Amino acid sequence: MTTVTIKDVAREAGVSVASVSRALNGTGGVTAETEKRIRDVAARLRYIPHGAARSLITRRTHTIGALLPDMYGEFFSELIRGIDLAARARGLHLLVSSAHDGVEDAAAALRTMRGRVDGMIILSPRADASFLHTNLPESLPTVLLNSPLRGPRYPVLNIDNHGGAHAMVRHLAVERGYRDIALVAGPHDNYDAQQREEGYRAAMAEFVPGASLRIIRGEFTEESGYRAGCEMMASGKLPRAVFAANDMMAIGCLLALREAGVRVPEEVAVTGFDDIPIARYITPALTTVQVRIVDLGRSALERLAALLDAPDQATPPEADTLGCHVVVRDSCGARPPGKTSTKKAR
Amino acid sequence: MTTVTIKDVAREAGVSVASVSRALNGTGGVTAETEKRIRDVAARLRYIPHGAARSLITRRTHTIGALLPDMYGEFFSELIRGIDLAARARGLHLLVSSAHDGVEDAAAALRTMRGRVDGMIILSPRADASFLHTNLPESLPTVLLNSPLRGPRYPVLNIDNHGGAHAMVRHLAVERGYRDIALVAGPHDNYDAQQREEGYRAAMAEFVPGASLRIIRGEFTEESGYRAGCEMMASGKLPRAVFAANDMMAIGCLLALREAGVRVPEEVAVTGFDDIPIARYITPALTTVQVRIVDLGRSALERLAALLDAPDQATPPEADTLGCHVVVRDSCGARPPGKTSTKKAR
DNA sequence: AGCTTCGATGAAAACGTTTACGTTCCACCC
DNA sequence: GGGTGGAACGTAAACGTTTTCATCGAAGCT
Repeated sequence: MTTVTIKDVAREAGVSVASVSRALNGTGGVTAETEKRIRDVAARLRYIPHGAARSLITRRTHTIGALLPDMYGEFFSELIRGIDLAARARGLHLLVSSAHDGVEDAAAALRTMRGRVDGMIILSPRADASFLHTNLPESLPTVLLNSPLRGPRYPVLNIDNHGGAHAMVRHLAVERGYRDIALVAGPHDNYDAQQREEGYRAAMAEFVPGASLRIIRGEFTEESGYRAGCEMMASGKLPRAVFAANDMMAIGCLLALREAGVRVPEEVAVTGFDDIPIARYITPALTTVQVRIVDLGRSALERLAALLDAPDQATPPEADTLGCHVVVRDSCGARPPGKTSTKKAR
Repeated sequence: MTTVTIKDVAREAGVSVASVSRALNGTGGVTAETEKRIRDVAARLRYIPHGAARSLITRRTHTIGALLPDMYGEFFSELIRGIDLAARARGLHLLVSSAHDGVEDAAAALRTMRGRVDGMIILSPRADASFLHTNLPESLPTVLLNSPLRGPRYPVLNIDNHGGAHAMVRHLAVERGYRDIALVAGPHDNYDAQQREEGYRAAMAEFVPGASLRIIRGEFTEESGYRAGCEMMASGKLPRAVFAANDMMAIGCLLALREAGVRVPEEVAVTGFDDIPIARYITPALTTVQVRIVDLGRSALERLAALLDAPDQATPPEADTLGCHVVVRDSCGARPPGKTSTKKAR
């Protein structure tokens, strides 16, 4: 009464449940005539197959799970969007579990996924090797995002943080000719932050050999960027350029400088990393490193889908990095300031 | 071998599967001693219960489904975030299906949810009454978001578009004293757009009676806002204030005016709707209507959870609207321009 | 000692599907 | 006309749980 099952359809159509299953799934073995009859009855009763029951025996859920940390804004939505877009194209669905903070929380989330997903995409700072080993079913295909982990166990997809930072510093040093380039770094325990800092160091050593490095620690927040800006002012000596390890800090820094009456980019150039939407609207428009997050999500899903199709062979689980490139706007002094030419609609 | 089931645990611990189930679920009926033995074995074997199997008999999935249209940016991520946060607090999980464009696509998504979710949150322009009737299992608790639908069938949660628009026009007309207020409207077939337009009309009739309305049609995109701005320029007569039905159009309009050398807000005031993050960073900072999207998601989930707990009684499925209020920044001429004071960190 | 009561445990049914395996029936071929 | 083959369909097992019911034993009571 309350919910209609395959048995109801079978009874109503005067056939066995097996035939209903065959007819509705398009596996052969039923007359065109009976198939039609069954389909009609199913439609009339508004029968909808029970997913859990089906996947219990099929061993396929056509669903993939995404484990994400509690994250804000654009990065999150773009990532989900990329994953979901690719998933939909492959007829897969998406079970997301974001917004978990503790490691125990994440473990619980992971456990409840068992039996509900065919594979996992995991982006989590807490997900080290032992965590995965204890909480991930042996045989569940999994792709890691932005993880320091290596090895044959799981494929890993990373943003090319090192390359992006390197390219930005090169732009600042070589094309703009700045030598005194400060870094507003991210938190120590953050993998992205580490990579970006390393890229900065490498590029400085390469393009401005002998220069003394200037690094201010931030936390990827606008406020910490603001503080970094104030700190620079207080030190008495401003650098010629500031490279912030993400856009929010760059913006915070920008505001601090602006408030203090320092002209950007004439006196100090400021650049960021991520290319969040705000970047192109702020004045001066922010020069930054663009990373195509949608593509990251898409790639992750496609990698995972490949794993699902090919039982285990093929697809070497090598680490893969997703390219990013610097997009030059006004805040680095590349163009005469005052003219914004960003009309790119979304 | 590949996956360990409850039977393996039972065999290894020398008990029946029933006892394992009891021990692990904390239902009474097992000695503390055997419970410990079972728990140990389960941990050693790294047993994880199979969700689908469990929910097949339990009739509970502890998962709720979200059906969303293909949407961009902040709105999407904030909504998901709100839902997920509240869900996690209640021990529920989230199955999202976004990025569907066609109605057929949405129907398919809805059908595959059967048996995988305990309830649904639906935000979709396509979800009219007949669509829901044919694709939604009779007994599945459902909450509608931003839907024109009314009636006892489903609870509906709406943004107070009408009230927000009304309040904005009131601010422009009464507190700022502008009389020539133009509207850059959203697409005709969009429910939010309709409501906002109505709010505008009502407020104009109330506060600037007799004034001739000036409405330019847009599509909620930056580019259409830009075009609207150009159109106003071309008409030869600029309004004193422009109220765009969302922030992206307001920004597009702003850029068009700035490019033409029109000073905002001295010559023309510009305001928007949504309070996307960009709004406070653009120059001049945008006066807009803030809607707490996170709260919308949270409320939706809590409403749904109430439905799940109380079989059907209680909780009158009345329509509910979520308040929003105007946040005054620089673009409406409220403060002396040039000073941005937005340090609010997230 | 015999009876009842109660707690711990196991056996088995149930959830709603898919699918391997039989069975039936009809057409076809020598 | 009897055998062969194959298509259509039904029966039942299986998937991994939870839960009802029965069983068993020990403890408590008279």
